[in-house]
Amino acid sequence: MPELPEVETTLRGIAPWVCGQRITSIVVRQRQLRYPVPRTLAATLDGTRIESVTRRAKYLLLHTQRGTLILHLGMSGSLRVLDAEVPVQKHDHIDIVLDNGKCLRLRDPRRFGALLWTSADPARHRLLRDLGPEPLSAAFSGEYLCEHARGRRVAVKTYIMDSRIVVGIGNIYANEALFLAGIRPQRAAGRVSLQRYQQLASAIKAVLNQAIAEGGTTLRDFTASDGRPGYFRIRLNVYDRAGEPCPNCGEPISQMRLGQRSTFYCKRCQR
DNA sequence: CCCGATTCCTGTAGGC
DNA sequence: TGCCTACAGGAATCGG
Repeated sequence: MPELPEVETTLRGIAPWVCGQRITSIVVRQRQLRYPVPRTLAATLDGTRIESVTRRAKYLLLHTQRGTLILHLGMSGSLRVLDAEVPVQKHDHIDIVLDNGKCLRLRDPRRFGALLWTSADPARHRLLRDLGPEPLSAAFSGEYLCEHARGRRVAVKTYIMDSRIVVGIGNIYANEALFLAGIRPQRAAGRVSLQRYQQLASAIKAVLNQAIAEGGTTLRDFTASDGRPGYFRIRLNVYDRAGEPCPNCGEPISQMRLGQRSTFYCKRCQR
């Protein structure tokens, strides 16, 4: 499931192949994703050049002369650069065919992904306008987290997974960052000290940066079939390790549900 | 505003 | 071996 580091890796992988290319055609085999793919896409984009590719939260933005394609990988989506004639497989829903003979192919078995279009400023789009800061930006800090948490009783794990507070932190990295910061996931967000929020912000930046760095090691092979996500390469301390010994103290890792999400933590190391 | 629950979807794993 | 159920997850949306 692509989290922010996987999306960043995808961005770096596709950018050299698509920037400056013109779109020859768009093939939509499955229109029903998280939102219906607009029917007008092919007509709007035919012949348009892709100027640049950027990322906001887990959205990839393909900026063209006429507007911006907004693409989300959901939880099972992958985007690869292939020769246009490579046969499609199951769940290959969309091809964006380029005039260099390549195509951007979206595969998404669970169809939680999205492909939308805006001719206006993408930052003002409904899906993007209320997003919080990027976790790797200077605007994201322990002070920021502490400030916005005042009076809030929601669990701190749910709080940091709220994209209005900070973007790009999915379940895996939320669990890992809270472990590194020594904070119990179910603690009320408003009852975490500034000092611990500073540790948490550092931990979030550290796990994301590490995963991006590991993801970068797969970039050379990106046009092949396996862009292996970064988190398969980093050592996960607690996620999906219920009952296994805590890497710090040996206590068995606990599992609980928080906001309908599996939550893993060490009862001794996280308070 | 705040918060918890529900919803979309399909592949996989576990129980019997 | 196969059927059935539960679960995984991002994030919008709904109801209290």
